[in-house]
Amino acid sequence: MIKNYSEIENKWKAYWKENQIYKVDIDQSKPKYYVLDMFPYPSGAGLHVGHPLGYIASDIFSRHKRMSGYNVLHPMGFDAFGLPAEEYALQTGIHPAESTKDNMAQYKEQLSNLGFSYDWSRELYTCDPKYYKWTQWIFTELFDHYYDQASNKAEHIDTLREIFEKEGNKKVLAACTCEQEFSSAEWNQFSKTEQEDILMCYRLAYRKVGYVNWCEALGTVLANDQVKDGISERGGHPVIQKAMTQWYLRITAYADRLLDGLENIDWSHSLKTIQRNWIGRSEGCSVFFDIKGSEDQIEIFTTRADTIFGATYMVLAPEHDLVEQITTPEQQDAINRYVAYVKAKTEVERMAEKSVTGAFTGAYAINPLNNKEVPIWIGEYVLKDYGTGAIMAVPSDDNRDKLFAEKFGLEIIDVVDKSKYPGATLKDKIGVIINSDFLNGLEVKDAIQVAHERIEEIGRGKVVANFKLRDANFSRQRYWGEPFPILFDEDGIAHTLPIEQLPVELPDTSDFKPGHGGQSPLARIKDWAKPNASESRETDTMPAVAGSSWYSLRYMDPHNETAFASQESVNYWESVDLYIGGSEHAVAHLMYARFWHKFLFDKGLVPTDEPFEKLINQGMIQGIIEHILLKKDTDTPEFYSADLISKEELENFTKLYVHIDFVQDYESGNPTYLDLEGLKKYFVWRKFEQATFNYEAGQLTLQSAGKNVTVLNSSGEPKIYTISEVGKMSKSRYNVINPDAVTAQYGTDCFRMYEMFLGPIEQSKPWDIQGIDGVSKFLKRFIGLYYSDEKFSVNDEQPSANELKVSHTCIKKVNADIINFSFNTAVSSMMVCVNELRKLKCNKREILEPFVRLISPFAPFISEELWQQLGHKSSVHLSTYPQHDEKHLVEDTISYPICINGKKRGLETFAADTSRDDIIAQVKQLNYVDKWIEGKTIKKVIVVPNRMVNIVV
RNA sequence: GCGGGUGUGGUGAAAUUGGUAGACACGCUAGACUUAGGAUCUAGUGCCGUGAGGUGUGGGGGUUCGAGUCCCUCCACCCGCACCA
Repeated sequence: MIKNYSEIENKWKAYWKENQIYKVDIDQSKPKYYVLDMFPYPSGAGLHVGHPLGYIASDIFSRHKRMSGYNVLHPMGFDAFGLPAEEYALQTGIHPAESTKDNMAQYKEQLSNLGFSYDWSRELYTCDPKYYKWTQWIFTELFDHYYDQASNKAEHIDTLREIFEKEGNKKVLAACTCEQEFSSAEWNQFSKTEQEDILMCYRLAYRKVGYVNWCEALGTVLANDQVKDGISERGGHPVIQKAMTQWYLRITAYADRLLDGLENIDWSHSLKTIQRNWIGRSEGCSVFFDIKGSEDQIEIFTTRADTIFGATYMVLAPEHDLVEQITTPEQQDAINRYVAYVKAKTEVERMAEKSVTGAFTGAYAINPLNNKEVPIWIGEYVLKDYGTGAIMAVPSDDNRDKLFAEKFGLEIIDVVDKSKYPGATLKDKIGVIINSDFLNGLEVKDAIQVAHERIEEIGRGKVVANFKLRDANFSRQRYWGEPFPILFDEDGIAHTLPIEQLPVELPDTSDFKPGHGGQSPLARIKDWAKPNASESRETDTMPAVAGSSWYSLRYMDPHNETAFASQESVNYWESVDLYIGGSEHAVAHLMYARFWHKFLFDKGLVPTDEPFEKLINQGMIQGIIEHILLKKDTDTPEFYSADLISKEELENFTKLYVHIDFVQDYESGNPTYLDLEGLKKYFVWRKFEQATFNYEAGQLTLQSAGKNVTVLNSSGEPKIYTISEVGKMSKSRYNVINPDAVTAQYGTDCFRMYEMFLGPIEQSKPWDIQGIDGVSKFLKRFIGLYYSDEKFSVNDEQPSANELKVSHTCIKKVNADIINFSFNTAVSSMMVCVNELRKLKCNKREILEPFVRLISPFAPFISEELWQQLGHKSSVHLSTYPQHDEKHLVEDTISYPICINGKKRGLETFAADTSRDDIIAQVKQLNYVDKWIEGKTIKKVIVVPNRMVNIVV
């Protein structure tokens, strides 16, 4: 019998490695299939039981495909650049390269213990200079291209340079941030710096001034979630919105294609919706308003051009360029004060701001349709980055405008009559237009159309689509990331390095602290940052999303030194057929990867327009998060047992994490608690060292060096109930369950099958070890089929029809379930099969040999062992997957539920070839049927072939 | 607020096109074998009812011979976005 799982696991792991059975190469004779897992960030905590869920599913799928005749690419690697390693380095002084390397080794060890069929010869990691050479190269290509909206693809920047020289930019249709219009003559007169500045506004990778959360005291830029109430979370220092020159990627150029592309890929509904929302396309119209007594115009974007006659004032974002120019001297003070107030807030705070704020510039705009003068205000509810950063305010038909107008006493003109639509709110785009000249009497939908036409006709604007998607900041003032392949010359003009000079390697240092004035640690490494007298390097680094934006392509040809991947490999593997990963990457990674892929497609470097054909989001395996309650605002710490505290009182307490290992009754479903032992562990863990307890009923007093701690509970026993919730498993929540312990006890195959058995792959569920016994028993029984009296015993007798039916039913179901990613039901059906074969005492080779192949994607170790014992020399994983034969599934008899008026009243078996009329006749004879139809007449009898019989009375 | 998703036993969950609701497991109950059981095996297990029977897929309504599945409506929970003009 197979008893010692780790023994066979080690044996076969070594065998697979030695014989390279999962190594894959281009093979034109077979159809290709590419299965990819989202590669992990190798954190110091190692894998927990949640990580492998998706990996197991993709492994089963890969193995199934491989055994079904496909050439399967199934690689693994590491997303190795990133902040945690750098934070760790700041705390410990251990170089990120070192800790990352150790963590990767640990991950790799754990992954191979789980029996995954990765081709490890293709392993990659993003912090490898051989890898990021090509990340940098793609960046240089983005830098060298602009997006031509006429050809609808990326074109080389030199093409644009030529156009500018010949005809200026008047006819150029391109994605840009350039507001200047110039002729060829003007272009040719521009200085080199001026020309380069203009080109920068067209490049797909470009530099511009952006606003960031800047904390002077910490000397760094902070992410939004690191800032609370205008001060830094760490240290409590003031944070301001600071303009800094940063690299950006012009993802907005691809907004339309990123949106349209969603139509043709097989992703979940919710993921597509998230991406659609993120791109946020809205159809509308840009309109130019003149400014009284000024040459300038205000460009606004609106989706409600129909309400333009109700526009009684304008609002600019406080950062809008025109604010300074149009503010009248009398209003200067008010505006200055308001702008300062806004600048002190973070973006998040501004979004959270509920009260209405604003200031009057003193200037007036002129409505292009009725020449009416309207005041120009500024207000934080208008966002600088959305649309044009300016709006026409229609207080009668927009809630925010209405609140603003009411607060500042501005005019309100009704323009939409909603009386025809009772219950309609301002949000609903319905009603009949009034007080609006030529638009009067039109329905909103038609009025928008007519207004658009008129505005275009008089040349005061045009119909445009606007996007929520923004060009995201691509600069990080951090050490552990890809250096930019950029040198600045004496004039400050950015130049990319040619491919021969790539990679620009990350210089070594032991000083990872953020620099001053918003500079990265690299700026301190002088001889690197300033390689010669006339040139200096870009010292920011790229964000983590850089390396993951194209890694799926590198796996196709991971060791290529002359290209990111050979054209032969790219044309063979094309793109990822199945991608499995968490939905937390719904926007950042998946949006950027699509963007880069489309860019490479434009360049003719990849044959497909989308990188990931089918994508499945595996659910999260959640943990139980335990908290202990600490009363707020007390001199000495007071802990309370959770059962003492009502929901309303909870806000007076701080919830502190308790390590899951200290808690009792976790897993039983009963309320969880800390016993005296657990409490002691907790206090030692939290550094209340050498605590001594005094316990009296209901109250524990704890004394340790200089500290008095009181613990209150409700019962007579020293039991402190904790608060439990289900949530993400993570090191920082102290609730991580390591798979190593589970596999050691039950075996890897059992762990794999149990994770699949838990439920549908896309669903999140809490980890619960309770049920694993069921799978463990099943595997033992399965193995038991091959043994009698502890000896391997399989015979060559002909199987019975019944045995074949059981076997082929299972084969059919498992094949279908794998294709549908329904792994939980596949496991169930194998359980059913084992139960049946046990009843039949079947140990026939013709049944059991296909079963080994059938189960092999799920249980790669046990199946390999049995396969060998069945006398095979080659690996079961190189054999073919069983296919069912319909002829074994034919039923001689069919059981029909007999229903009267839809209620099941009995079950009858008929020969499979019984005619409909015969069935009806026989059913009418049944005793119990009489009973149910007594006194009633049969209206009709419905016979659904192979399904059921229903008598209608 | 907007968009998306999910609601089925004590628990995780099954259920082709509308066709036997609760497969498969966990847990629980009883029994067998045992020095023992956190091993193994057998039987039972949605709920109410001794029973016949009734009832049952978040609530209400509808279509249908027949609804977990389709339609309307309400509720709860989860996720995403949220001054998006």
